[in-house]
Amino acid sequence: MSTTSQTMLNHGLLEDQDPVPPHMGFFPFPSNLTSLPPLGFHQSRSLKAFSTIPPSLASDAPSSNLSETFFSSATTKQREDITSPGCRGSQLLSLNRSSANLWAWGDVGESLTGKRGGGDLDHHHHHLGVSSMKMKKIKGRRKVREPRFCFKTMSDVDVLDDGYKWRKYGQKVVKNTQHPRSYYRCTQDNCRVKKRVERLAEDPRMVITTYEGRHAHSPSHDMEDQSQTPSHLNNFFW
DNA sequence: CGTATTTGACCGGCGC
DNA sequence: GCGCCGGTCAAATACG
Repeated sequence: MSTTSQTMLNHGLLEDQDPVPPHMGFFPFPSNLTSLPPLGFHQSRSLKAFSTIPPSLASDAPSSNLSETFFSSATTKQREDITSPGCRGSQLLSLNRSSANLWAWGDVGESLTGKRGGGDLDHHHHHLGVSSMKMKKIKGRRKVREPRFCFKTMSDVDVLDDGYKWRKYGQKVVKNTQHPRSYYRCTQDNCRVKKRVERLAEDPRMVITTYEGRHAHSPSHDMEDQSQTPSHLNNFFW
């Protein structure tokens, strides 16, 4: 798996000013993929990539050919950009550094709703696939978006085992793609975390997984040694 | 028989 | 205002 690190370096993913040891990523990544970093982390570092593949992914999905994995916080639009032809890993990161990334925190909510007003965010100005219906509204005005987190993985399997239980609630064929997008929701009640899975249009071997929201619980996977999960990491932010 | 998935309907945002 | 589109619902179906 160390090859992943190398791959990302080659893609220029680990540039930037962050003094983070390249061998361990930007923060202690838990053993599950659905976990999302605290917002503060994102805001201060504006995302990026991890040089390690979560153990559960590497071990629990033996059939997946994990040769290339990127992590990011991303908007739907960004993800679409990733999907667009010619967009490679390096561009993925640059997108994450762009202002569009703010959307993940909801800061952009207003400029999104008032599309025209948000000018600077609208470089590419095509629709943002807002997960419309269930966006939370504060005081009936502000729409707050759950933090999103997406990554691209080369894998034979669509749904990567990340330690959580998911129930599929929808599937949609999106325009200009041949592969359907699947929608999943965390089965834990009171947990509203969602994820969606699709394959890259021009490279069906690549899987794009996007998580939305943060789990308010530990992975409910049947891993009997839950002890490996540091409690200070998982129960609040993750 | 309880639970998960499938799949078309439906909904709301957005572009025109 | 209408139609397209992505996201979700939910009844029917499959699955164990």
